[in-house]
Amino acid sequence: MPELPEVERAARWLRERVDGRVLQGVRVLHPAVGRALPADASRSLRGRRIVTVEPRGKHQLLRLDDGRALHAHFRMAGDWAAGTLADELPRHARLQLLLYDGWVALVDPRALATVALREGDDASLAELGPDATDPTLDATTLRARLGNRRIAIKPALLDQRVLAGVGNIYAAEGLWHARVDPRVPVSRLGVRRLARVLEGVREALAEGAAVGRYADGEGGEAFRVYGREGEPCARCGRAVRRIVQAGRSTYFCPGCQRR
DNA sequence: TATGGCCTGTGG
DNA sequence: CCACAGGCCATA
Repeated sequence: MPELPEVERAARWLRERVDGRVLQGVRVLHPAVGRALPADASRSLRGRRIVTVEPRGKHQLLRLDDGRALHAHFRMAGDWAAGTLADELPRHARLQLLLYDGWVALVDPRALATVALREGDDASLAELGPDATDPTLDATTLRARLGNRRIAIKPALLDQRVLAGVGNIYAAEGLWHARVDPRVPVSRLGVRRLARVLEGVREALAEGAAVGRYADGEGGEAFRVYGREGEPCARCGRAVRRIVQAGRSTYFCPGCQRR
């Protein structure tokens, strides 16, 4: 469940449960997580208090009272779950944070999520662009960050160094709102159209935040183009197309999204 | 830019 | 069986 609105929601959820609590232990439950968080690192976490949980793009930082931070990234399918000490762990729990009266687990069926221990403000997030929702980010800034590259706008929106938090769904949905063809090279987009792109992406993000779990159940109904290949566009009726860009599916309406 | 790898699950 | 999955990295 991981693009900006989902990560922000997850971080809030986690913060409510762990702020000010002391880690009684950390268990690595899958070798893929263990590579980034070796045994001595997880051992060193025992007794540390979690001060806060901060989202940044699709990343989450669990700040500790000794200045270090647990850095979590959900990748494709991660999420948090919580339970009491009597509760069984969920099927795909990959990491367990033990509290004195319960636990929080990183659940991730695909085991692509990562957790690493950071020494304070190391350089791990330095390359990230501003969060897509950051009010100081405007079309002029975005124009400058994109530069005159040949890359198409849709894969460019996925570049976390340009702006942070936009993933495959919100990029497609945002471009639909903006009526911009995902294949347009960024060099051909001026400040005016980029303002629409930014607005469209933010509209999609806001919708996702309002729905909660965008792609699940009811949430999936909210999509305009994502996953709707062959269905009529809600705006102009033309069949939604699916293409592949940079190895990822892109959905768009060839009728009302302009080059 | 395209491809493959990381992992596992689901749906056609 | 195969294609695909809300991410990201390494490679040529």
